[in-house]
Amino acid sequence: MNTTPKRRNAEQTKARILLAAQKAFAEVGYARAGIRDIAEAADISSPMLLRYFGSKAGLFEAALTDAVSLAGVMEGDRKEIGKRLVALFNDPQQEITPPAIIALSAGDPDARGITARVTEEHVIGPFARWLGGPGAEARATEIFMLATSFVIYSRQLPIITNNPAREMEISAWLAQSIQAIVDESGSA
Amino acid sequence: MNTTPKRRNAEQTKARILLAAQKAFAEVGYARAGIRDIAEAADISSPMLLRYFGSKAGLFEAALTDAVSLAGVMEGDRKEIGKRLVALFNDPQQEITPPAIIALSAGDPDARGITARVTEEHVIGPFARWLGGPGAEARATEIFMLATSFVIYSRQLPIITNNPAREMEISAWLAQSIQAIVDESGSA
DNA sequence: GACATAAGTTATCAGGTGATAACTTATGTC
DNA sequence: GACATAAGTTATCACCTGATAACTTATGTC
Repeated sequence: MNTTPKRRNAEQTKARILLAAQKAFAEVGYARAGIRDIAEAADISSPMLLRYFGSKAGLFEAALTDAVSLAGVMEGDRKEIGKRLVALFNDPQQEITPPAIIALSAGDPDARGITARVTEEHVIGPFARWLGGPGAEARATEIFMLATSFVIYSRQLPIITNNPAREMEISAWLAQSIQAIVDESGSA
Repeated sequence: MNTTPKRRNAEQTKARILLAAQKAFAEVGYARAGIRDIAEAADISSPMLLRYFGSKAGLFEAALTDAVSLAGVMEGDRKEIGKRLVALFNDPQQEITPPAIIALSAGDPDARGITARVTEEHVIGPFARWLGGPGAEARATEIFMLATSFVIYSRQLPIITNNPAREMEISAWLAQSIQAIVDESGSA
């Protein structure tokens, strides 16, 4: 049993916890993501996790805040942002997209308020400012409504997953719908 | 303590349980809706509830199946179905709309499969047949994606709730978007 | 009116939950 | 090299979860 003892590094540990938490919340939702399971996935004990983040709700807020970055998607050709957003949300390698966590935590009474606040501050707010023009906030909300439900239907409910043709069709529709909302900046 | 004993009526009891279950699932999601709480709301003991529905998953399936009726919404003027759907989903008195339960249970591993099956069979399938034309299933899915996300944002996240003007704006957009999907039957 | 049946109850089980207290040990500093 | 501190652990608490066993009692039928 003389295994070399574990290296101690608080920053790395916190990062591992956040990553494990994001995966868990995005896969099984807030209520079903257990603190012990997350801790185990991060190779740490659950009391340690709680010392870093205070409570399960605290961990969720930290994980969500860390995950909701729209990282560079608002840079580049404005005419192509619909496609960029869909690509971001539908990247099979990146399972922890903002809409995924929003979708799976919006239902939980404990997580709702946190999700609402973080989403407004870090996603809808910035995106609305980027959009600009009249009704920017409402239009930003519409876009993330679409994206969130897309995640529910394409990732959680096998309705689409079972039918790749349907998924393609709906992805295209989504990108086009988002683009239309972005482009309508002149009117209303 | 000589209160008149409780009338025994299995059918009425089952109906009360279903109603209480629908409310609970729609309000706090599958995971957080406790069998005891539902039983109490239905004025019955939890073992009785389990005898009628077998398990929590069984209860969920029954409650969902009973709730997802599109009751008459597919009758009437085809040009107004967008408004009828939004009215159905946004009726403050009817809190147990299909999208509400879908939205709040899609995240849970235990509820996912049930939600997918029941939704496909009782909502998307029939609606797609009503829609008709090419890509009917994909278009029906798009419509319920829209409706589901609307519920998440308008009922669960205070982003919209706190801002009635924004809610009006988004309701109108939703009705119009649904109508557009319905009307495109000729093309593609 | 006895009786079988179904509707209902209470008591309880085994396991999982978030959280806390108390303890150990690695690590950088003087 | 002693030592304070922070990083980590194990053991445990109080509570809630779905589910089951065993018991009671209302109700319709012959």
